[in-house]
Order: sequence, then C-alpha cells, then structure tokens
Amino acid sequence: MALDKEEMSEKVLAIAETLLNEGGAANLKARTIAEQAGISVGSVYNLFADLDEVHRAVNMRLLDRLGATGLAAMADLERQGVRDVQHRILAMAAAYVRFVEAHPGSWPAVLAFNRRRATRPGPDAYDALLDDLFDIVAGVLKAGDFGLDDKRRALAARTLWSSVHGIVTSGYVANSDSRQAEEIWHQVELLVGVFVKGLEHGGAFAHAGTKPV
Amino acid sequence: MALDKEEMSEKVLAIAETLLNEGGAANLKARTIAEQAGISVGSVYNLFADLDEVHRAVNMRLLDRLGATGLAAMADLERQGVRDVQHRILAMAAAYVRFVEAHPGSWPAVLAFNRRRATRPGPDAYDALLDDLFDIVAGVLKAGDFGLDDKRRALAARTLWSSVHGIVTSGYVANSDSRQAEEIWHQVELLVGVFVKGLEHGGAFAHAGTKPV
DNA sequence: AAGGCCTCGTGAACAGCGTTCAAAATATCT
DNA sequence: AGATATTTTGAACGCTGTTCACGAGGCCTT
Repeated sequence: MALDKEEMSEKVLAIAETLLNEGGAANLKARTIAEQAGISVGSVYNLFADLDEVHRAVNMRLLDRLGATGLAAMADLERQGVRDVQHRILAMAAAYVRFVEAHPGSWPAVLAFNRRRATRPGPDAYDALLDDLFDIVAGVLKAGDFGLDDKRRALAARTLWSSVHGIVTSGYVANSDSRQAEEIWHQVELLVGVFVKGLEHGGAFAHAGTKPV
Repeated sequence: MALDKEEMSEKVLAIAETLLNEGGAANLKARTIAEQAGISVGSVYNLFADLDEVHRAVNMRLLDRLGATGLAAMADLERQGVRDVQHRILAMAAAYVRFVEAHPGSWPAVLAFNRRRATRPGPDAYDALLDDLFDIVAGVLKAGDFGLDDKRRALAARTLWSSVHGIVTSGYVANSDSRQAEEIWHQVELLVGVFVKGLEHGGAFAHAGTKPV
C-alpha cells in the first residue's frame, strides 16, 4: 500500500516547497526531505538526480501557478467588462505582487536559482514558462491602441514586465513590513501610469541615439 | 615585513572579489581565500567574523564603485553641456548596464546576498549606498520640468531605477551572448523613452484606484 | 514450490564545506 | 632576558550533497 513513484515525487516536491518557503534555498536539505517524506536519502536521489532538480521542479510549479493566477485575473476582468488597459495591467501587477507576498521564502529562491544557471546551454522549459507570462502582458497591450507593431508590442511587454519585476524584487530587499508593501504598490502605480501615458504619446519611438558602449 | 592587518584585509577582499566574479557566491571558500592570500584559514576568521562579512564587504565596495561611476558619467555630461533629461537618464542606465556586464559573476551575488538578509533588522550601510544611487537619479529628474514635488520625484526616481534594475537582471538570466545585450538595451531605451514622455504628460498622477489587496 | 532475476530502497561512507579553539609562534612590555 | 600579551595556525567538529555495495521484495520461469 506504499505510495506510487509519482505520488512520492509529488510528496517530496510539496515538502521541498514548504522548506524553500520557510528558509530559502539554504533550507532545502536532502536529509530533511528524506526524514519528512519517510524515506531514505538514497531514495530521494532515486526520484531526482540531485537537489537542483528538486529545486527546479518546485520553481516550475510556482511559475506555472503564477501564470494561471495571471490568466485568472484577466478572465475576471473580462467577465466584469473591464477593457481599460491601465486597469488590466494594474490588475496583473497586483496579482504578481500578491503572489510574491504569498511566497516570501521561495520566490527569492526562484530568482536566485534562475540566475545561477546563466552558464548552461540554450533555452528550455524554464524560459518557456517565462515567455508565457510575457505573452499574457503582450495580449493586454494589444487591447490598447498604441500603434505598435507585433515586434514592438512584444518588446514593450517584456520591458513593462521586467520593470514591475524589478520594483517588486528591489522592494522586497528591505524589511517586509506593510510600509514596504505600500511603497511597492505606489511604485507600480506610478510605473503603469507613466508607461501607459508614455505609450499613448508615442514615447516608445522616442530614440535618443545614445550608444550603449 | 609582513602586511599590515588592513593591507591583508584588502588583499583578502581583492581575492574574494575575483572568486565571486569567477564563480558566484558558491565559489567564495575560506580555504581558497587562505591559500591564495598565503595565510591560514584561521587567520581569515581573525580578519572577518565569517564569510558573510567578507561577501558583504566586497558588495559594498562594488556598490560604492557603481555610485562613483554614475556620478562620473553625470559629470561628463555636465561638462559637455548636455542637459536633456532623457539623454542623462540613458547615460546613467548605460553606466549601470556596463557595470553589470563588467561583473558577470559578482553582480548576481550582490543581489542574492542583498535579498538574503531580508530578515535582519532595520536599515544599515547597505541601504545607505542604495539610497545614494536613488539620489543621483532623483537629481537628474529634478533638472526636468515635470511638475513633481520632492516626494513624488523621489518616488519616480526609485521607480525608474528599480525598473532599469529589473530589466538588466531579468535580461541576464538568459545566456549572455551579444543578442541578449542588445535586447536589454532596447528595453532600457523603450522604458526611458516612455517614462520621460509619460512624466511630461502627467502620467505620474494618473490614478486608477485599483486596490492592492 | 523453488529457483533465478531484477528492480528498488537503504544508510554507511566519502569528500568538501564553514567554523572553532587549544596550542604554538611571534611580538611587546618590564 | 624573562614574562606577558597577541596573533597565527591547522587539526578537529559537525554539517552538507552525493554515491554505491548491499539486501529486501516482487515477478516470471521451471
């Protein structure tokens, strides 16, 4: 009556997610997982090649859920007949902020892990999930009438999303009291307001010609 | 004729910086430092309480240099009589991008370290250095005529900087080939263009009234 | 039922890590 | 010079991820 191989894998991932959320990447230990799952250390390595794979699997589940949350938020607004671009972008940003707040320990771990594999070979499932998130934003931008071609709209979506992301992660560097949460939201509001206004006035085409290097 | 205590500390920090830049935080090992510095492991712990303190010291030196680089870039533009806000912001962003590119290994370590101490008590020297960077951006924004009061200008500065930061760090998740560098710069250009245009048209005051939670 | 095979769980063992601390070496003072 | 204070040392401790020879248990064939 023991658990299936796949069931045990999911149990391990659930335990790993809790560990990551409680103490970050440093808290993800093979022996702790084994003990809490009621198996031996070796069995953990039977299910996953190493702890990196466990960490990666947890992160992908998180990214997946985040994407689903974003899509759900968009569907909600659609149902309510909200078609204003600024409202919709703010709703997406709010969903993102809430998600990060709900995963105080594991979200930093997602980012740190993500960054660590910079040396590895080309794109993989990880990037695909991130692209899904970009696509959602691009879809919202498409509703606005900014005179952007597909390429430029995709660029704007990535820019906007990366910016929100930067605000949230920069903000969560400091103490996570409610004052900080307010500051983050003020920044997001300002960014989105300025961004939409800027797009409306053709700011996406304002080239200054500065050379990067 | 051995080195002074402070000289040895600097030697250790120089070695640590190289190690971090070459292999990230995981490459910062007490035994490696000791070997390369020609001292024993124990002596490293005589100079610094633990490796965290070494890492922190290296990061603060980097942030310090980054601030100096930004100020130097501003002084250059001032000397050339460039007063256009968009140009100046782009120059700052370019300085930031170049700095990150020049420290491919240690800059991620700065961020990861920064994030890790989220549980610690209040503001410290680390935050002070980050505030210095915000102040430089705020100074540039002051030159523009956006009708912003001090408080709102500071918020805009933090927002803009966090956004640039997000673009750069998100971008460097993927492979660091030159195509990626181009993508990053395109995003920065779009962000700055849209941001300035948005500020000019009062986007900083466009409230949508969406509640965060 | 007995034997052979094979898959899978096991936990002791290994190498490496950060960190400590009693002792040795060096420096400083009387 | 002798005594005292300081600093340097590296072996040792406890922890980590990871491996792998071993043995238990199921499954098929004889």
